[in-house]
Amino acid sequence: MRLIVARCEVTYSGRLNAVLPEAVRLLILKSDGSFLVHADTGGFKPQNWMTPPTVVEHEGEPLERLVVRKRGRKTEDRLDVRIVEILSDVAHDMGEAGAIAKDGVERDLQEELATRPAALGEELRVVRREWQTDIGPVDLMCRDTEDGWVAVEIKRVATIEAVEQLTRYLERIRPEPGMARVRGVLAAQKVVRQARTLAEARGLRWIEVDLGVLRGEREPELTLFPG
Amino acid sequence: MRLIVARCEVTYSGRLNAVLPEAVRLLILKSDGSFLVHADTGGFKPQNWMTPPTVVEHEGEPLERLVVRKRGRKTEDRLDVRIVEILSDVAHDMGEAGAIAKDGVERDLQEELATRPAALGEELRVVRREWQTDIGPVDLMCRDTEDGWVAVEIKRVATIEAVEQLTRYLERIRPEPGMARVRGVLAAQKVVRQARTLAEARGLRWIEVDLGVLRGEREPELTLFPG
DNA sequence: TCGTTCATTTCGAAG
DNA sequence: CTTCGAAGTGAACGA
Repeated sequence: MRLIVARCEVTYSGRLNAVLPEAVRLLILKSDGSFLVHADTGGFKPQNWMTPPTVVEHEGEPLERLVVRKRGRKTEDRLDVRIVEILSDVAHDMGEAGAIAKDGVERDLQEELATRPAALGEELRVVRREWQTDIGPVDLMCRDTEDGWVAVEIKRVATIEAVEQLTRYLERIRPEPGMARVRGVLAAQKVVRQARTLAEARGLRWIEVDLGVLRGEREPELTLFPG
Repeated sequence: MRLIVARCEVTYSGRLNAVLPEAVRLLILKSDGSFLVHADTGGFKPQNWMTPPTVVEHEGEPLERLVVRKRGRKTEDRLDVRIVEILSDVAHDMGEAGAIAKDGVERDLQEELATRPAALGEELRVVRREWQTDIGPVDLMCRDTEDGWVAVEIKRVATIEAVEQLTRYLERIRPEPGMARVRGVLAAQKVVRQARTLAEARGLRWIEVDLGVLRGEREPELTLFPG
């Protein structure tokens, strides 16, 4: 990884055009071909960047210009860095970084709900996870106590799009034999207001579930009036 | 901006839990409170990060541990960096970075189309941009040569979701007085195939427009057979 | 390659 | 403050 701190002007042309006026910035050249331009503010996002695969051209000694191009694209994507002054230029051999281990993404929620469908707010039996339709898989397909079918769409955050997605699935499932009355349930750690409204308007039930509570790591919020 | 290259292990807990095993990584501490953990591979995205506002704790001399916490949140967000070996630790005063100037985003396309609605493939008059409905604004509301209403949804890339969005708008507009026969047009720099199919199935017209051509920067592709 | 879906999405604007 | 939609979204996964 090469780290350059330099006063520079950066021009991007590709999917859009953008210009960064002359200022001091951090330029990161990763060994996988990634190129990032970071300012001292602006948070998470680089001001400019290019994802691999790229081709990098260096001009001048000391460095006066960097051109980063996207490889293997029809429309040219190009970053042009005009370097006015180099304040630092160091390279580090970093070896391999271990793979990140994540827990708490949508799939984890789906797994928990598959084993504890009662958390969905009614008594359900899980028939299948990833029930295939011709437009994609329904997260959980269940049956209720009266053997009625229930399709469950799971999200970490459910927006109006999640309602649309569930609606599309139901449209596809209902014509199947015996499926005409399949119900839809939207389950998420958070269901935003518009999604609630649209879901209710379409006769879909929504429910918020908490992964921590689900796992018993935290107690559900109980309002007890002892005595 | 402080740049630390160090062998370290990083633990995140918050919206999910994640662990990065011990490896050499770049740690970036921005003056706005941003904290980024980058590996030498993995492209655009940091392996771990925290956006402002944050509180950073330093432990040890030399540095042995960094704890970054999210400020002003109910649920705690926390990044814990256990530092095994520091390979480099430098700070740079970078001053202000100029604001980025972008051109070519959806809004630019909307502006061009508002002034040249003929590019939408039929003769239209623009009545309003950002025509308000109770579920959000229609990008362009127009009338055709027979005074019929036409709602235009504009995207840079139109997917199936853009068709759904336009459909929702039309559902809301049609009950309005005199609006029963409003037509829908989907305009984008690229309309993906499934969006085309769904649009056609729903009686919506779609059209691809090129911002460059629209501005006359490029000539449209003409196939001429002179003589 | 294209298309879909998820993301600790982030980011920005508007109510 | 929340809410909502765009993003050069990026990245993974499947057809």
